[in-house]
Amino acid sequence: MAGRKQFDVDEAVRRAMAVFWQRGYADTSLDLLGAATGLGRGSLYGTFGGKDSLFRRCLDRYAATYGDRYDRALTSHPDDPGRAIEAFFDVTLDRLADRSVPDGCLLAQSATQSATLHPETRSHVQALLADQRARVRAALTTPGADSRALDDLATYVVAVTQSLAVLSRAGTPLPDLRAVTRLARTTVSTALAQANTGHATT
Amino acid sequence: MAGRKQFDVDEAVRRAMAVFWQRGYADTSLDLLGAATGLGRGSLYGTFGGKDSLFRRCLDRYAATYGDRYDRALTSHPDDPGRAIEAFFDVTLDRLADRSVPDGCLLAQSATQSATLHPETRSHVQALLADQRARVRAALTTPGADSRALDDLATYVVAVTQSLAVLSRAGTPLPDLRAVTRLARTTVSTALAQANTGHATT
DNA sequence: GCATTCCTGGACCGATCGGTCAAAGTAAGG
DNA sequence: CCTTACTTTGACCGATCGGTCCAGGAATGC
Repeated sequence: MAGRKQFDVDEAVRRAMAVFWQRGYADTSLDLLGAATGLGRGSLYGTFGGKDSLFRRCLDRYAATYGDRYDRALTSHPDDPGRAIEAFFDVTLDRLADRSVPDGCLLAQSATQSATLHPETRSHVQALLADQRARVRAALTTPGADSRALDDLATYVVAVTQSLAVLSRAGTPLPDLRAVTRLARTTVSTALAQANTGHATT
Repeated sequence: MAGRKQFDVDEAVRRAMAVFWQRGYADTSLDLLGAATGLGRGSLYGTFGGKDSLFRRCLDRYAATYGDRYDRALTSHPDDPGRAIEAFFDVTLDRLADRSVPDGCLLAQSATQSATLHPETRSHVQALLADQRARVRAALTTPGADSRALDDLATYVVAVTQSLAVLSRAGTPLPDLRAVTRLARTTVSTALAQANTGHATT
């Protein structure tokens, strides 16, 4: 039962992430994490160094997994920010529809609970959300458009994304969430058009 | 030190609500509630009947307090849904700017944590959010407008509201949140115009 | 094949959790 | 003024929390 590592670390992180995602940091005990990963406390502590450290690793794993998907979506239409944002929203909708992962969003979950997280972890969550906003902002960038308007628009897109996770957790059916993204898409398109014509020159 | 009740129950609920609001259900201990209200465990338990029961009472208090403000905002412009929604968003922005109450939103906080709440409490949270949506929906109602479009629009407005709380908790500065509501307002106005002209007759 | 290294499982730690209860004491009713 | 009814305080309960530690055992390096 020992010698060299007997389990797949990546798989353990993935399972631990699902528990944190489902229950939040405070409501996830080491016993629960042990049951989910099949690991004893010794292995958990030896490999990850404690609950908080494991949690941050799960945050990174989450950000990497879905960050990649968001990136692919945003870059799928390099010359059409409107379509890029549509694909961006679809990534979130697909995840919310995916029964194999918990409902909601680990980052939204963590952000609302950030008041009780360790300061270091709280900063981490904020940084990951800032990354997401930066990604969207980059995809919106179009030469000649008003920079400030695009900043606001990126915040708006991230806001709508977060709202989907909250509403999904509150029992809002997926079609209703899809309707929200449809409305948000028209906002983005309209604002993009305004940002291009309203200010600066081409 | 005894005889008849020595404290203001309403004030106690208000203080307990602030703690739940700030920390969430799981991270709020009875000791913390006792310190915030100045009450011993016996008084807390005797008056409110336990943590869960007190929490639900705080939820109701929260919904009543801000529900009233939302109502006033929505009815302040009975003939102009666009302005009504603007006032609606302002209620949330004002609350997020209010340093005398915790950041975020108790309902958003509870919704994201609903997976670990008692089923009864979870339903309660969902019902309160449904109430909010119904309020918005009623304010949007205009004769002749497409009903389905207004339903979706109401969901959208509630979604944006929830997103403000999440982003605020994540450290997004208030001006950025204000920009989000500006964008959302244009969406509402545009959609309202479409709902009125695109379908049905006046 | 032996010594070393390191992982594993589970017992154990003090702290804290939500909840209970009885003793103490005050205010109202007669 | 005395009985009754009620609140309050704080000790106490078993359960569970995150974290520590050690004995046991398997795999590697020589």
